[in-house]
Amino acid sequence: MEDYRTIKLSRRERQIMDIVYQRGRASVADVLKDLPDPPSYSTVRALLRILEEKGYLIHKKDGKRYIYRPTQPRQQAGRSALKQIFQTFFDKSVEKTVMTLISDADLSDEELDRLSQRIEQAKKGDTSS
Amino acid sequence: MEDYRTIKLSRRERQIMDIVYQRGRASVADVLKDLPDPPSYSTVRALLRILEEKGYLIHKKDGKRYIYRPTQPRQQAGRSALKQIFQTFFDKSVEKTVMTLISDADLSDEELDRLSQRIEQAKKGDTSS
DNA sequence: TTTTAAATGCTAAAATATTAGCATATTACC
DNA sequence: GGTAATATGCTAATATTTTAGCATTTAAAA
Repeated sequence: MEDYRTIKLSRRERQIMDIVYQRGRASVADVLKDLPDPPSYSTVRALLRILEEKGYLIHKKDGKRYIYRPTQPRQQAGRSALKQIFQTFFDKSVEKTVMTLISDADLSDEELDRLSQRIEQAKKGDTSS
Repeated sequence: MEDYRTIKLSRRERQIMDIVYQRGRASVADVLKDLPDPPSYSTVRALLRILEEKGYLIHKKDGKRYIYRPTQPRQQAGRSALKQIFQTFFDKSVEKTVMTLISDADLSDEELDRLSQRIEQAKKGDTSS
């Protein structure tokens, strides 16, 4: 599936998808709470319904309320989104992307160590598994 | 500046900003060439004008044509966009994000080595600079 | 069981985004 | 200079998105 964040969806729809992905699952009230410049409750419901019609979300009932979840797994959606960013802003350079991520995150020495070790383990020649 | 990719901009506007960022600078024809479901030349011009009005782009003349560039530096825009993805899909975990990036990129052992070394160098205690 | 609070179903108005068209200007070429 | 090709300036129609309101249903509480 292609990246919903750049193709197809409108501004509000995209904001809502982001919220649902961030939370994993969300009620109308949850979405409303997280939306910038929040519109009315009705509005959020309408958009959730549209997103479900388009196949991006599904809902199930929990008591009297609807709980929405993405149809596409988070991991997969994240991968597409990340790829898009990496192509648009970082010249498809993993190194540039990673270094930017790190410089913002303010990781401890331990975390950095652990990360570099995991990268080492990704090497093809690695036999330590 | 906040992330233009999630806030404010419409679908087409966002697509266009991505194209301009990817290219660094772009003429109307360049943008048109890269747009999915390309509209007319007029349409692209109108959108570029709007993006300039909103302050996201500037143009200068090159011969008889306009060349558009982003007002916000690419590095900075990329940083915001990346942060957004990282929050939405990867639980704010640098490690998850990096590992996803790496698993898609199919890097050589040399590239992985180089990357893990650069991460080591980011450690606070590092005095090798 | 009745009442009440809070949810959804449905519909339509309002705002915004998207689009194209015609007029005019600019540059390059003969 | 004259002509052709290719830009932009401006404006308005169309499509889509965004929004809210009223009717109805549902579940919990009294």
